[in-house]
Amino acid sequence: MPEQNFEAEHQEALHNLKQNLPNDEDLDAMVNIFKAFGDMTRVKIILALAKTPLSVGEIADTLDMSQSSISHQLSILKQLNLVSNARRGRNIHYRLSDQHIITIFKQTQEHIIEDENDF
Amino acid sequence: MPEQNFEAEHQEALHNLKQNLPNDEDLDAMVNIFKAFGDMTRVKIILALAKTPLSVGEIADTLDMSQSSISHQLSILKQLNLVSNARRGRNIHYRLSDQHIITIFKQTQEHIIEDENDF
DNA sequence: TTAATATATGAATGATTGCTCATATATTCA
DNA sequence: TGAATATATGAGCAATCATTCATATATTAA
Repeated sequence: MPEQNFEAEHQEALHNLKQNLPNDEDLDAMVNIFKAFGDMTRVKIILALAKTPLSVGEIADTLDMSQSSISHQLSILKQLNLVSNARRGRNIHYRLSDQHIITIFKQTQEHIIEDENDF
Repeated sequence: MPEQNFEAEHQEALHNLKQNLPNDEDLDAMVNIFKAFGDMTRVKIILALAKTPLSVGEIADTLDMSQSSISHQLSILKQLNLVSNARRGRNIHYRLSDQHIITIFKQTQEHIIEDENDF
């Protein structure tokens, strides 16, 4: 068996890479979800909804932000199917669409914690 | 036991929320990582590095993008400790800093897949 | 040392984005 | 029905950001 064919293997991997990378359409969904998570306001909304469903006004009050701003952000989260809503009397209650979201958040938090331990 | 104290419980949860939400400083690290993942170019770089360590030029070639653009994005990823680098001769090789990154990606992909099944 | 190669970096620019303000829509209550 | 309340939405604006271009830095090879 030949040793040290690292370079050959690397070239092989490199060559395959260009073909095998997911295309833009496939990646777009993932990138958009990460974009949604890449904003402090939306993260806070998600963390709040992780505890309990909330109306728009309750979220605005909790985060100390304008109703309009929260409503705009909720519409972004809704479009990505990260939250769902339902009218309850005068209010519209929002909730997380599924539990995966929390898992992703926790996973990321772990990454950050382990990272801090490097120092 | 009293039934239907949902409303009271909700009010309780709501009241606690405002105190218990993580503050901006604590959330910033997580938001910044998600921001990093919220860009097609950076996602592609990460997916490529998940297969094999690569030099800047190899990444640029694989993604069909300018050396400068890749270099700029790598510096962002490096600042967040998502990638690390080491010189090897003329080249500088980049690699993923840790495996958590891949886990986060996979988790997100699962979320997307399950989401699609809703239709 | 000099030329060639690989990478980094600063400035400029166009595109995206989050918020505000004003206003529209929808529901409840009197 | 009309007033009050809750939410949504469009336009405008300032801030952020990804890319390009030009150039600086660093390493190797001659």
